[in-house]
Parts: sequence; structure tokens; C-alpha cells
Amino acid sequence: MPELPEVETVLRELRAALEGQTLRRVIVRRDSLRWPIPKGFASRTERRKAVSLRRRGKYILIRLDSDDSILLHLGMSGRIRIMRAEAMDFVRHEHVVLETDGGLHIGFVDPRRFGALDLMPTTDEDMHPLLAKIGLEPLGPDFTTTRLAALLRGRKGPIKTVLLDQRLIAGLGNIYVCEALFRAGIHPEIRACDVAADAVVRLAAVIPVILEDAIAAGGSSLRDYARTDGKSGGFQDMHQVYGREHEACPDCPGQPLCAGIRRIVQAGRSTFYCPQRQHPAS
DNA sequence: CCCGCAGCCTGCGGGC
DNA sequence: TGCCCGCAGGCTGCGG
Repeated sequence: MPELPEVETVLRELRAALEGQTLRRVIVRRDSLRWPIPKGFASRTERRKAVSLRRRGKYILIRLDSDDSILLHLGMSGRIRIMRAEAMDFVRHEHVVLETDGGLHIGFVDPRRFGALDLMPTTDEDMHPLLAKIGLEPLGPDFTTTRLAALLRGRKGPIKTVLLDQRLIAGLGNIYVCEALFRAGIHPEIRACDVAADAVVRLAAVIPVILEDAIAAGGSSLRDYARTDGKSGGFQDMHQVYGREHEACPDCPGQPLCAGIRRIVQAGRSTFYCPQRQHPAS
């Protein structure tokens, strides 16, 4: 899905459109995504004002001036589409639409329907079952080498799959884990507990930098993800290994020993890496 | 507790 | 051209 940088990009655009606005109309066109959308979603949100918006991992929270907050997750293929409301056109798979007093149409489009939309009391946002167990924010002040090292300690699973575990770190997905391991020079199949101390230092440094760079580029558009105006993000052009099987590694150009970028499957997902730069012994 | 895997959905591109 | 297969950025729930 949209990973942290894509969700953050959507959050910022959504905030510009929605913060301080009253929802003059809410249309639920399909009442079930990954889970059912709560009964009365429209009536509980209509005529409410969106007070503030924030992100937690890959989730977006919209706080209303009632005691409710909207929880939004884009799943694999979800996107937000913002336009002037006058046109009143819907696209395929546009399941929910929020219309603001300012005259904007904010649609949630999700072909695969792995996304989620829920409503909960604002006072216990972080107790929501989907949020309660998620881990460290990689762009937060607590994301340090020490904390990362503590998370990896004792974990026997491959570093690739451990970094994807949202209960440990919130927001990384397949693309950014591959890219971070490449930049840190860590082999994806090394057990998390075996990653050398200096490699953990590099990893802790590189993760926030990649995420910030990706946010600055508006995220990575591969197939479904788009910004709220329908335009693509720009970070896919900066991917060094993701989706680049058989290409030369950008880090070892012309080196005869570099066999190019490899694709392997770990826990059912593709991993891309350079066997030369990401050597198990480093 | 930890791990791996199937399943949830639709759409797309490649191979035949 | 059409069909079938594999693949896709996530997450949960099950089994071992």
C-alpha cells in the first residue's frame, strides 16, 4: 500500500482541504471495505467540523468537533481524490465521499477494498484495536539507534521481515525497507539479532532520511497510488533497488563482481537487493 | 511467544 | 485477439 511517505503526503493534502471545514454531506456508496463501515457513519459525521488531522503509522485520524474521530487506512490500493464538488462525478470504486462547506469533494477510491474506515471516540484514539499495538514512529524523536537496537535484539527473523512488522516500527512497507537495507548495506536475510552494531547505526540514520526524501518527492507511485489531485509522486524514480531486478546496482557501476540487483521472496513478498553491496558478512 | 502462510479483493501485464 | 497465470505497496488470523 501506500507506506508512510505516501500516507504523509495524502495527510498533508487532506489537511489543507479539510481542516476547519464542516462536512456538509457524507455519502457512503459501499458500506464495506476490509471491514464494514460503521452503521450511521454518514449521520454521525455530517454537519460536523474537522478540527485536526494526524498520522499514526499508515493510519490517518480525523478529529471532529463531536466526540468522534474518523480512522482511515488506504490498504493496498486506496487513494483520496479531491476536486471541486460542482462536477458531482464519481469514479469506479469510489466508496465514500465527504463534501465540505468549502465546496470540495473528497472521495475515497479503493479498487481492492483492503482499506478501512472507522469511527471512534476521540478520547481513546490510540486504544483503537488497529492502533493499540503499533510501534515506534520512524520520524519521531524516539527513533534512535538505541531504540532500534533494542527492537532488533533477540529477534531471529530476517531483518527484512522484522522491519516490516508494524508492531515494532510503524509505517515502513516493502519499498522503503528494501531501499533502507540497500543504503545501509545490510543483507535482507540476516537475522535481525545478528545485524552488526555499526550497521544498526547506519540503518537508524538512513530510515528517516529515506522517508523524508520520499515525502519531499510526494511518495512513490507504482500502480495505484496517486496524490489527491491525481498526479503521481516522484520518488519511484529515485528507487535504487526496488523493482529493478537484473539492473546494475547504482553503487557498483561497472564492477565485474556485481551481478546486478537480485529479487528473492521473503515471507511471501519480493525483496530486491544488491548481493555485492549488501553482503552477509557486513 | 515466534514464524510462515493463506486469504481478503481487483486489475494489469506477460506468455502462449 | 483472448485466456490464464502470476503479481501487486497491507494486514489479520490461523496453523505449527
